Amino acid sequence: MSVNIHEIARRCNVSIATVSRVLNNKGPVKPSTREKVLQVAREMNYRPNSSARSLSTRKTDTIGVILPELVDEFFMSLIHELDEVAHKYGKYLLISSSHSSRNDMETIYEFMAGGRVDGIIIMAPKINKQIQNILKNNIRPVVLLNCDVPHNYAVRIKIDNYHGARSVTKHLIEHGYKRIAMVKGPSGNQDAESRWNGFMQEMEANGLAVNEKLILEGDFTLRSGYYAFLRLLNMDSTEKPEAIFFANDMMALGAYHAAHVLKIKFPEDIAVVGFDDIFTGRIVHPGLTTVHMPISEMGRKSMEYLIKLIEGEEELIGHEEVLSTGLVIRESCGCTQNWLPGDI
Amino acid sequence: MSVNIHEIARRCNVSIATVSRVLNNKGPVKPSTREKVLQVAREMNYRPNSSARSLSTRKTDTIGVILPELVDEFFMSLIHELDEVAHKYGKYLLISSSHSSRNDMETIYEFMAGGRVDGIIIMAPKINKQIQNILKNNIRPVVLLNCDVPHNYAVRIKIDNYHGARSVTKHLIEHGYKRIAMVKGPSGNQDAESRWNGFMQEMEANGLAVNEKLILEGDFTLRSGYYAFLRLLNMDSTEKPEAIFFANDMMALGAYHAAHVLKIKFPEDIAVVGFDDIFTGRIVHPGLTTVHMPISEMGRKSMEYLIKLIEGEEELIGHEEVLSTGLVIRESCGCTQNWLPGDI
DNA sequence: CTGAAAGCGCTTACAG
DNA sequence: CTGAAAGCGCTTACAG
Repeated sequence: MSVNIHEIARRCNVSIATVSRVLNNKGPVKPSTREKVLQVAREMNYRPNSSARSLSTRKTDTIGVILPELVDEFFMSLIHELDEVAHKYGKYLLISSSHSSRNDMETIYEFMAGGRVDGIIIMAPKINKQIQNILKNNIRPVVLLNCDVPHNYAVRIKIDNYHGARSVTKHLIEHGYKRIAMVKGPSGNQDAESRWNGFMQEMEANGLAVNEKLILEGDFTLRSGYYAFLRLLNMDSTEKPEAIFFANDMMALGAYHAAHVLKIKFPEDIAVVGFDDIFTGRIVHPGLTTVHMPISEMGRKSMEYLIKLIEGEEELIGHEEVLSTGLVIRESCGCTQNWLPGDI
Repeated sequence: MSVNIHEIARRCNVSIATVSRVLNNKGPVKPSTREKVLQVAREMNYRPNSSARSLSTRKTDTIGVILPELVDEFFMSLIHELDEVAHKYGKYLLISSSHSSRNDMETIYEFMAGGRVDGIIIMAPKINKQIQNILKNNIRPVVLLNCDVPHNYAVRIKIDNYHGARSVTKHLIEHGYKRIAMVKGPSGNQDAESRWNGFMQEMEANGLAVNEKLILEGDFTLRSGYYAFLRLLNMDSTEKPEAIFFANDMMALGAYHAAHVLKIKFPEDIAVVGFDDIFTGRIVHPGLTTVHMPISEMGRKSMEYLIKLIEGEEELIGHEEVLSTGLVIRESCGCTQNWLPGDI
């Protein structure tokens, strides 16, 4: 249908080889014929067919992105950043999330073995043996996000949940709270485990005992935070926590919801902190003290590393990088308001 | 590098034509050779090369998605839904947002003329003549989202901002408010204009005069809502509005921010409503009354239409569909709490 | 500086 | 039911 290289060649009275050479700026071409070809191509709105080119060069200029889900600010920010960087390097993004029906493996295989992409960025809850085999046996490079698998075949980027959790726990301790509760994330979840470890070790490092009753498990949802909060509030006053560390902001927001119903005030009645630094935590009152996730940085670095790998920097393979988190102090922890009107 | 059809053919002692036939379930093949081929293909983990296949069939099984930006719940929900439906039909998603450096036209052209996709879903603030020409002159089908251009070459799906605005305005009027202010979105913006029209017409239909001073223009950001709110509050009591309709939730949330600083209570001191139904509006206290955008529906329908177009249902071309919005009543308008503890 | 030709990995009439 | 061959639109040694 659309114009191809033969048509250009015909109109310019040259061979397709010559046309290809000028279009790709490769090999010597007489300036005058170069001009001619360029002009005709422009006039005809010529665009090389990407399939044909890929078939021949084995390059697609496409990056595969596989994410566990496509909900939340988290993934939107990540995609946003991936898109920015990809665009900067002239790459396109083939995005997919894990689905119940078509599992990750299928998608990964289609992307990799089907030759749809030049490389792949994966964030998957579980990278099983089968997937690892696919990744290992494919020449196309891989960047793994927040994954906890052997990775001598891939670049791996992680977020430092552990130290983030320690720092926010430390912050609570510095406020003088001693009975600190934690609402954990779901067991088995990578992020949840690290945050939990960080909390425990910081408590221990400060000689604070952790009352087992003050450790609840949630599932990262608003709802589970809401109920965990209710349970904690119902303890008798000798045990009731002075502060609660929710393993993510969403659960902390569940507590906000309950607090409104019960007329409980943060931080006067009880202090709460979260983890993730989602937008809503900035807006609620009082502002939610939390830990910032370096999502943009994760997006940027993963894309940059992948592109370098694609360009052949093999010495990067096996590289691991841990991105640090940052404490975001607002008011729910007991600090006084640290923003001015207008500072929004 | 990876195994190809020749290798399969060689091992099965058949021609590549036969292999191709069984792989595509096309043409007659003796059951026993079919079995053999299938087995060998499985053993070798064979996967057809997508570029080669596309080059030959002119199909990519890929859908191009071009969005104005990749931030906000709005786009995340949209992408989420597109991904769901695409996956259901075995399609892949090539996603790009508008960029300053590479404009939409470039991307669209690369997707369409470069043969990277079978069809395209576009949501772009401005579809200029040049882009329209590209779309019109390409055989590949197009679905336009919330666009206001002639579209006899594309399916177009819009959201009914106008009636959404009327219904939320009506709701305020039914509460007995007479001096109702509106903080508009940026002029020139499609959604902003429709919402503004809806507001004006509903006011008029109820015989309510609109004081020009009560009409402010924002730019859909938190910040602009914050300042608009401050300005409205500073009016003298004879003019000061009893209720404010913010053209989107984000601006309404700016008002929440200011309200906390100034110790102003919604809806006791002043009622506020928004538009969009973003997550944060559910969490803040009091809950923000707003208008729900049928984003998932938009995503689902646009993908389904596009796939039908790709499959050749030409009679759909030119079809336009307007999706209705829905009033979401919470408490910021003056209604009493309509959710129970635990109902989150 | 340029062109003829092979090849990338597939699909698909066509002939048998 | 099967295979040889052409073709999809490019790139790239190779020869001139």
